[in-house]
Amino acid sequence: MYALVDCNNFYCSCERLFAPKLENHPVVVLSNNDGCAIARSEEAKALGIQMGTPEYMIRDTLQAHNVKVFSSNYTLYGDISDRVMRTLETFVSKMELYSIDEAFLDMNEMIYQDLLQLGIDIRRTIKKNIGIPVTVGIANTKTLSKMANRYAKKIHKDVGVYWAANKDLTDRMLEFTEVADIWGIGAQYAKLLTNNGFKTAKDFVQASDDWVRQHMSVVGLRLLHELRGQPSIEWEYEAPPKKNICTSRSFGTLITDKKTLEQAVANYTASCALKLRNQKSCTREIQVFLKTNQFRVQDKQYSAGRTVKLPVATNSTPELIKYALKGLNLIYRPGYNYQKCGVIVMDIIPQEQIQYSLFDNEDRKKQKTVSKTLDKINIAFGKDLVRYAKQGYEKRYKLRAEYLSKRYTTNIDELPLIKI
DNA sequence: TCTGGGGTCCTAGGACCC
DNA sequence: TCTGGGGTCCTAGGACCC
Repeated sequence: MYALVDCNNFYCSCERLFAPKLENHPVVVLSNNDGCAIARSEEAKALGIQMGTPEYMIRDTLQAHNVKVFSSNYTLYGDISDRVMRTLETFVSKMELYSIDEAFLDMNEMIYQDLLQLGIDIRRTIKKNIGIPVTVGIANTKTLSKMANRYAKKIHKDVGVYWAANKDLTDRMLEFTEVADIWGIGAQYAKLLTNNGFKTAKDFVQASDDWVRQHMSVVGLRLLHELRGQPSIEWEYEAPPKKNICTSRSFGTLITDKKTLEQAVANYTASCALKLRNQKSCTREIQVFLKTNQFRVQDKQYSAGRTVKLPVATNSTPELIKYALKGLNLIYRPGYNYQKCGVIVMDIIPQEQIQYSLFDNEDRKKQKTVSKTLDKINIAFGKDLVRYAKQGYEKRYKLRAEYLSKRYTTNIDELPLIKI
């Protein structure tokens, strides 16, 4: 048996922790640049605000119902997430962090317990210790526990836990769940399935292996077996190192000049390099891309990317910046209104597996010492106190974030104040 | 008219997730 | 005026090898 624990409307719940007045009041959290709604409280969902809708399209609704709007505050959400995960860890010996607000728990060692009661305990503890409401779904496979979680949210809201303990309880949720709402079925497969007469998950489990294999590849087949109660998706108790790392942003305003783009690319590269060092990896390839805003029909459109191969795998910030700017130089064209750019490192290898080159001019030992020292300083004094010249200090491509809450739990200057 | 057989690696594109 | 950011896996087809 496996449990999926999911934080309810996570970003909204994090904001409410420090604004308890907003309990029962509609809350929306916006994406970077205050672009789209990416989290909605139940009250906001009830107003018809859809996931991913641009803010300007719902502005009237937001104002009319006095919805409390926040810019996304990932520093805060990341820290609250850590606290939730650390608490979950106290319940089981094996768990998998699935996303910022979800974790799979291995319940197999608890076979003699009443798992429904355990789910209720987990929910109560997280609410009491951290203040975040969670829902728990328990079933035989990852896919079924995902479904149980959704079923709990829809049908057993007050308990907030659903345990598909036997065939009857499993069938109930299979019948309730439409194919489009199965974890692993997106828009394309949902269309395929409904066109072929499969309406609910209960219909889908009757499909033949051959048909599913043929139309949905082995991924679909695994999913089918999972729904029949046969665990078929691997468990990852330890997060494997990333195979691709990307840092990209839309700009707060459109950008035309190369200098500013260089500054952005240098900063995104520094961020990728830091992520590489944190997972003890190096890259042999760096890609730079930029694009104009496709929604501005009045603008000339341009989108390009360039991959630069490195002679020796590295995770050194200045070295990577050098290659990234080389890539940018090859794709930059004057006269366009750029809306976004980004940096991706691919072909990532563990840092012990670097193949050195005979013609290498870099002093890699020195690089390593410099990186280590700078990372330490930046951890101690705030995220990017020490930067390379190309990164600049005055950020000319700043993000819009008009409704940003404070970093209550991670920054000493932003602690919440309480009047007694 | 007729043009082998078997393998690997790489890439682009499509599907999905939060 | 205004439309997010960061990932994974699988497959088909082409290049290349012997």
